[in-house]
Amino acid sequence: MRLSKTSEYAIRVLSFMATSPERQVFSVMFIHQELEIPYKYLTKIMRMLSQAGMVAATQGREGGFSFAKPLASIKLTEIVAAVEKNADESPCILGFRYCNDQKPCALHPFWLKPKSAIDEMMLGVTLADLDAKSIRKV
Amino acid sequence: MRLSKTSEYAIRVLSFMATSPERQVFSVMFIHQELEIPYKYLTKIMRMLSQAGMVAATQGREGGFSFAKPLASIKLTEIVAAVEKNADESPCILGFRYCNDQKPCALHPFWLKPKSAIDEMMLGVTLADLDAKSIRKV
DNA sequence: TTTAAATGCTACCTATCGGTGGTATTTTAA
DNA sequence: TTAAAATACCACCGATAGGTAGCATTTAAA
Ligand code: SF4
Ligand code: SF4
Repeated sequence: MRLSKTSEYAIRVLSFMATSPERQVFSVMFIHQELEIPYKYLTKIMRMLSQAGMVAATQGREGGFSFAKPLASIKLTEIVAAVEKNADESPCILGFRYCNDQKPCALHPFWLKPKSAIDEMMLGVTLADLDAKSIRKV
Repeated sequence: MRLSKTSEYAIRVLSFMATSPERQVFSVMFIHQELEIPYKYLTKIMRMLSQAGMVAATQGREGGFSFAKPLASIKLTEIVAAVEKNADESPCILGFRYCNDQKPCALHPFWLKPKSAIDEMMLGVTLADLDAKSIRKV
């Protein structure tokens, strides 16, 4: 009942960047040293976030990644979607195929509250909502 | 943001059994045909649930699995714990190691509500709470 | 008594996820 | 001008989750 490690990494990186007002550009090496995420794997994740248009890469010496759009426009759900294929393949814990509120499985009534709370967070929270005073490293 | 497929299977099987008052003993072959869960994999899962003491196996012809304790005593969280190793290894979406309410990460305030809703369901709902009139097959 | 239908167990296979290696390309500081 | 520091890309590797094969054992119906 948790995110993939890859999504964890992506969210950690972006929330770290979002709460670092003293800096605009972040190299993979810097993030790697700060957050202890494997360097090579991190480059792969950053490239995915870049291809998804969340961050922009500037190549060459003194290059790195910076945000490509306003923090308030980057929702958690998009971050997950950017790095995780099949992120939405089955939206429910039990993964029934032909269910709905009229034909629910036995767990449906109990799932509604967690489901809506999760959706509220994933769809409602953006990087602009994060507090810079929080701890930012593992 | 979902359960493992194995946990899905386990919960589906037990909720199917729990909402089948007309029958006490379920062979793997029967469950396999009803729920379309791979036969051999299902035997493995049933053996795990049996070893966890949730169901009891009767061997031999006309044998199968039946509940080994009251439905009201089987919580969702135990079902998951029975089939998933490391089920609780990191209880949080972001998996920070040294965080708490005083030293939270930037997402902590938004995670509290989903977290408590999930816990409420996993710890609060038992097989006795399920409605036999629900759909029970995928 | 035989045989079919069931579980018990172990070893293996396969796909996916997390992670690594190596090399090419771009850019700027020295 | 050169070398260092950065991203881009591709192929592979290792671990784990999901799934299969095969055979031994148990039991009751026929
Ligand atoms: S009925 Fe509800 S809880 Fe059950 S599988 Fe469908 S969406 Fe999920
Ligand atoms: S601070 Fe809260 S949300 Fe963040 S990793 Fe810890 S428990 Fe999870």
